[in-house]
Amino acid sequence: MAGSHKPFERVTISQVAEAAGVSRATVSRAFSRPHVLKAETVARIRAVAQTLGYAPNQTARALSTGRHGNIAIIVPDVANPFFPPLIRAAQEAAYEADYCVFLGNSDESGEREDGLVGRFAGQVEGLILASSRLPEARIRALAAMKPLVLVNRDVAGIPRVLIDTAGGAADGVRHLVALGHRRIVYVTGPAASWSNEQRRIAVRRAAAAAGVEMVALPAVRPSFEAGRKAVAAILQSGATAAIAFDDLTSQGVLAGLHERGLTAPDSLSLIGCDDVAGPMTWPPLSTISSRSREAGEIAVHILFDILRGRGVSDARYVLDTALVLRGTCGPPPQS
Amino acid sequence: MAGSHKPFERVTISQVAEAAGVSRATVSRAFSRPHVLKAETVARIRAVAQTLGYAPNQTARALSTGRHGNIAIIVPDVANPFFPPLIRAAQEAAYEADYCVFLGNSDESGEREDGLVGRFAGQVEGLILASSRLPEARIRALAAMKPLVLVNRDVAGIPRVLIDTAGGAADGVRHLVALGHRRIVYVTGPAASWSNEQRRIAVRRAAAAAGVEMVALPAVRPSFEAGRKAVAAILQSGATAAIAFDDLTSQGVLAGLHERGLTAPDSLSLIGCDDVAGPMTWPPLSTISSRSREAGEIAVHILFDILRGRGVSDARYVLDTALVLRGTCGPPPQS
DNA sequence: CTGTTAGCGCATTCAC
DNA sequence: GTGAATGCGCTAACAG
Repeated sequence: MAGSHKPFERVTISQVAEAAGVSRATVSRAFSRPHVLKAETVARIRAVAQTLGYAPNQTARALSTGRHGNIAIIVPDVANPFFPPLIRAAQEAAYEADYCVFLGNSDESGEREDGLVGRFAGQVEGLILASSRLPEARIRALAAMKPLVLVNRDVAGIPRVLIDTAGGAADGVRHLVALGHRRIVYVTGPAASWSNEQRRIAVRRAAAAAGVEMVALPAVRPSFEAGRKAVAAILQSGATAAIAFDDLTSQGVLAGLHERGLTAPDSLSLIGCDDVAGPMTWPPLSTISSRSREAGEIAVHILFDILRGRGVSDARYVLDTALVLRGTCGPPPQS
Repeated sequence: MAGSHKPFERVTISQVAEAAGVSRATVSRAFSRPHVLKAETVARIRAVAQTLGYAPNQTARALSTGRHGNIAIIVPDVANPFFPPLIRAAQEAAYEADYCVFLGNSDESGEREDGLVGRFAGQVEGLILASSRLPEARIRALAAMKPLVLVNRDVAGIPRVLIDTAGGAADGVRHLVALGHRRIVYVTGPAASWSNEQRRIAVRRAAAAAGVEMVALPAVRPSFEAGRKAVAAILQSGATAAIAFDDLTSQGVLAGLHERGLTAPDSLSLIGCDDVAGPMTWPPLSTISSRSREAGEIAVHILFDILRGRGVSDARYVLDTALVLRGTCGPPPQS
């Protein structure tokens, strides 16, 4: 039986070497550079290792080579539905390349993010910062010490993949204007968020270009609750349509509407962002498509390109988005 | 300025030792056991380290002590909304204790899960397996080699935290029966899932006890799509109510209903599980409450208890659940 | 209180 | 093709 070892004790290269009647170096080669050994010896050593339950010690290997086989990914909030697909794709891509991934949750805090980076730094080959809340100077400093890829944060000179929701947001405004809306609310996301800035600016510009009013409403932190609480201000603003920072916030808005016996689009037209609610809300939420899964995968690949020593010092990968029309947009109420 | 070092190069304990005019051991102590040194020496060494930009190398430390300061958590699907709160809570609890967490996505596959465990094993002090898809024997073997905590998997002798949805599921059946339903569908989850078995059995028993029919319908993998596709079979079964493996599946069922111009509870009463859809669906989904956030936090704390050497060899922590009534349950259609 | 000595488990020069 | 040294950066006895 191949599982009867002393608990909490690992088999080392030396034991395999002795059991196989070879030197430790040979065992090492059998695992790290098999092609330099006679195929037969490799097979024999591997067999012995198998029955002994030996597995190379990553830590020791890392200390010796400097390559840890780990990367880290830090997000502001794991529970925000925008991130899980990104995390999952990143983890899959890493797995394919025999890498392990650390996960960090910054809880929307730059300080926390910095603390996480510090802990990861010593045991990873590179970092992915998704929607980083860190000041630009700090990001630059980190990038100078560790390979770094940004997601949804546009810092010149640092490799980054951006989901360009500005286009979708502008489309949203134009669509609402075409329906007859003349005053549109933008329900804000986190102040330190690049995506939030992109959307806010896009909405403002598109509104200005169409000659309609745009009023920005703070929602502090993107969440269902924030959206629900924003409803009062939205209605009070006299706007007939709203674009929210993300779908989570939008779902809150929808709920806040329901609570008041109102509904979209009859009382308010609504557009979300990220397309994570799918057709799961009622009415099905119109939104701006996102591509977080792809973003995660691409970020990992860019990071690996850097690690392989290719001069990918200033990649800027932009993913387009589009308006996804479902059931929350319509003409303004007659009032 | 304290950030001007050669990129990608770390300063070691020796350089600090030389610069501070002490031995390497002393520098080491200044960071790992400061209280055994004169406060003044600690301060001086720390100052030197600061200006040199020194930070302890986790990998070397781990190799020497055997303590990596890392744990790993493996889930079947990061993108399944049941897990992000669990992951997040686990990561927060680990952060408080100065631990880093590896994340693995098994993609509902036992083999994948095993592969992940193998990679993590060498660099973590313990593992958390959430909804493990591994055979029981394998879990036992792993637990014999590494501290291990299970979530939603009941293996005697292995520390585990269980979300007992059986109670909620039985309540659900009784509620449906009280409303007048006489044939109830259970839309199945993954075969290897402990939670699925719990729910299936609970529904069957409660149905039997109430003298009503229960028909089990496979949904392969818990997902929106699986639920959507299950609608045909549900309707064909002649049942007037359904309990689904989870909220994700339920949302799919709701969508499938909408597609056919039907709705809950008029055409079908529906109960989900996990309470992750909240009031976001339409109609708001009745469901069985879950407590994945707590489960994640507790699992980490149990793991730490084990690591601290307390004899927590057979913890069995059970979290109760309850039926959460919203808007998808009603009397059966007259037909 | 602090310095000296010895490994942790592995990869990597060199020889043979 | 394989074995014998050496060191990765740090901590853990043991002295003094």
